[in-house]
Amino acid sequence: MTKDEHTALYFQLFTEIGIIAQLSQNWLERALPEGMSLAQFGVLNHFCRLGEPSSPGRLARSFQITKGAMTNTLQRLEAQGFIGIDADPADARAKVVMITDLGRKARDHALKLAADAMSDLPDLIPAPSVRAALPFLERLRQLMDTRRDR
Amino acid sequence: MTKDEHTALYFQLFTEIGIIAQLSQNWLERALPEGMSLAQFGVLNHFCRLGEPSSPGRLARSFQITKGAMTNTLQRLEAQGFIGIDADPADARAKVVMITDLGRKARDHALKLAADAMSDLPDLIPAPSVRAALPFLERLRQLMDTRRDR
DNA sequence: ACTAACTAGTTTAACATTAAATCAATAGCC
DNA sequence: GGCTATTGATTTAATGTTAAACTAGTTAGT
Repeated sequence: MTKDEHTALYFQLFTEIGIIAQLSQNWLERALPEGMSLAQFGVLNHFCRLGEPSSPGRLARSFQITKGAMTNTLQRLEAQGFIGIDADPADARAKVVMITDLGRKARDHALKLAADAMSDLPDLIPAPSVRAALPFLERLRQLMDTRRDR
Repeated sequence: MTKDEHTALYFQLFTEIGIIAQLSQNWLERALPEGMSLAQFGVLNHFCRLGEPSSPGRLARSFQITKGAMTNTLQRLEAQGFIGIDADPADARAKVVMITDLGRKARDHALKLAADAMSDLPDLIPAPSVRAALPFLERLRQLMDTRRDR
């Protein structure tokens, strides 16, 4: 296999993935409640899945966005009462971010809306084919993540 | 399979794809020549692959962005001399966009940089596994594209 | 214990994108 | 032919993102 063929193959892979990501994100954003961005939903969902408090910096790294962008998202979430932001007792530079009960309710509601909007998918993309594709995608994601610094 | 399990499965699919898209796009953008955005490269590449002239509106639809965003990208490409924009003789509202020789050179150079940055991938993600994954991704992309209006 | 280097978070300016408004031209319909 | 609705492109205001500068606090070397 020539280098050009390799280039074309990996290009196609990332192109397909990029288009799917854009389409699915646009669509999810529309399904969410008025005023809740994908970024905000992502943070709430993160807390609901993992439970533990976190910090702005750790969250920014998790979501692969800059610290400044996370500051913005967290300020909006706090303004709506969906998260609490406290000083970190162990490190005065850091902050501790935690979801509130109201935030959990908002996330559950948003998730329900997203799930409803998604209800026709199993007819179009069989669940087994999704399960078959996931291991490759997970490996690819881990790899790209490791490779990130370069 | 319950509805919740379905939701979780499709959510995971789109989450993995979203992360991979973000990582690969960040990385590609860094590999491109200074001053060339991913959007600009996409347009140049589109012309090189398909050859034919197009219009701002058609391009916007191809790339799934708004017409306004495409106006912006095309103005920047034209300012660099990479594309030409003429009035459409058949429809006075429309414009005809075409790549220039300089644009083709810029694209070839950018593609070479991207290919170099990608050269370690085959060792990490074997080409056959990519080929095996592509049909599912293509189907998924087509499906999401069809489903878009909803 | 001092200093230098580093880290956490915020702020700022620049930029890309979106949705909506606008303008001009075309198409459809009676 | 003449009205209405639609379409192609641009412009505008608002939003979200990045990169870089900045502030404050911590860590490590000596």
